[in-house]
Amino acid sequence: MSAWMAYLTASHLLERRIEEQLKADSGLTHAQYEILAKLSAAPGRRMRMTELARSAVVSKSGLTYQIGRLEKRGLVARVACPSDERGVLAVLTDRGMSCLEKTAPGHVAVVRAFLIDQLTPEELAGMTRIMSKAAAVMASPYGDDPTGMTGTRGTRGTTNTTGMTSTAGTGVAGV
Amino acid sequence: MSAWMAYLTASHLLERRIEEQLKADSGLTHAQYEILAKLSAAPGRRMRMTELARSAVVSKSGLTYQIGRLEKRGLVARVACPSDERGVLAVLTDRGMSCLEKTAPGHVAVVRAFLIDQLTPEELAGMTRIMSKAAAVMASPYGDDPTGMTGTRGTRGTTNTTGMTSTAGTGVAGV
DNA sequence: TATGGGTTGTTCGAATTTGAACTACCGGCT
DNA sequence: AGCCGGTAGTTCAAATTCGAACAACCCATA
Repeated sequence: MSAWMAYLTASHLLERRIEEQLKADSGLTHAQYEILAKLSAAPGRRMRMTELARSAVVSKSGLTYQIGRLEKRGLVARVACPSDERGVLAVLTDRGMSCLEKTAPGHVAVVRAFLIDQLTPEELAGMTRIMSKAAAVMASPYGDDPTGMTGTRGTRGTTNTTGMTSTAGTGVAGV
Repeated sequence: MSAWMAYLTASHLLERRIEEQLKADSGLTHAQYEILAKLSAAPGRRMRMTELARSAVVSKSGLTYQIGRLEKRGLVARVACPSDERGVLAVLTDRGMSCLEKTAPGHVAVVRAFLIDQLTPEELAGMTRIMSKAAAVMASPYGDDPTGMTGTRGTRGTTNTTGMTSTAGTGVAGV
């Protein structure tokens, strides 16, 4: 549990560094950066609000706010969803993309310098495996027993609601 | 960097779970819990505002706010610092302590279930080492080169400003 | 002992975040 | 066609965070 203590302070400090660097370097919030990154990696550089929210792990209202902000800066645009009248697609604009590309290097540098580079190859692999598993477990909407005696497994399938024929590749991956 | 992606979502999800459990279980915020935990582990269950802020990794103003909140609930008390006229000591009250003891088990359960228990002993050890090192690096006030070609080392010494002769032991450790 | 740079904690305003309430739309069934 | 439980996004109020500005205090030095 000294592990937990360490994790806590490290994550907080890292978040600070990231926020600092990002803000100074491009006026973006870490939350905003994550949103842009997710969009850049999505087919057609667009995503339904709800899925984007789930993907970035923010509340729906939080996303609405942030998208509004990004829209005002011209980095993202809102488009009506063709397949669903109520739906809204957040689309990464060209300006948004170039902003992301311009910002990514510095951001990556921070993450690497303070976290990734501290790991040996094995540790990195372990970390990936661990965090992925943890994320998978916590991703299930509910019914998880914190005491840990349930044993869920669930996988989720996604449907193409974007009306795109899969463009884009890896985008400016989260990093 | 899939490591970073995984880390990001996992940490966000974990934070949510923690917040949820904590709020439902005792009306505390994770930030508040961390503050109480830090205090419980401090000699005399008290700490100077600034050090507490640094320890919990929150801004000074943030701590002031949170301590005010906790004080209003009677979990913490503000005491004038004997050795420094401007200083303020945040003291964990008995009610605060029992609240913490009452809350800790559930909190620990969540952290373990979703993160710790996912790790093998070696991974746990690795995680501890890594996060500790990262935290140490990022803790230095400034002058750190994200590109990583400086090589600082610095250690910090603390002075006993609490006017206590070292009571308390491990407290309800951060867990 | 007066001075000046540095520290301490609080206050203030601005930015974010979240959950609840709400409106509009989707789809299966009758 | 009409109904109904459910979903999508937005709006709203409340809570929290941070940084800058402040007033009070510490202390090494002239």
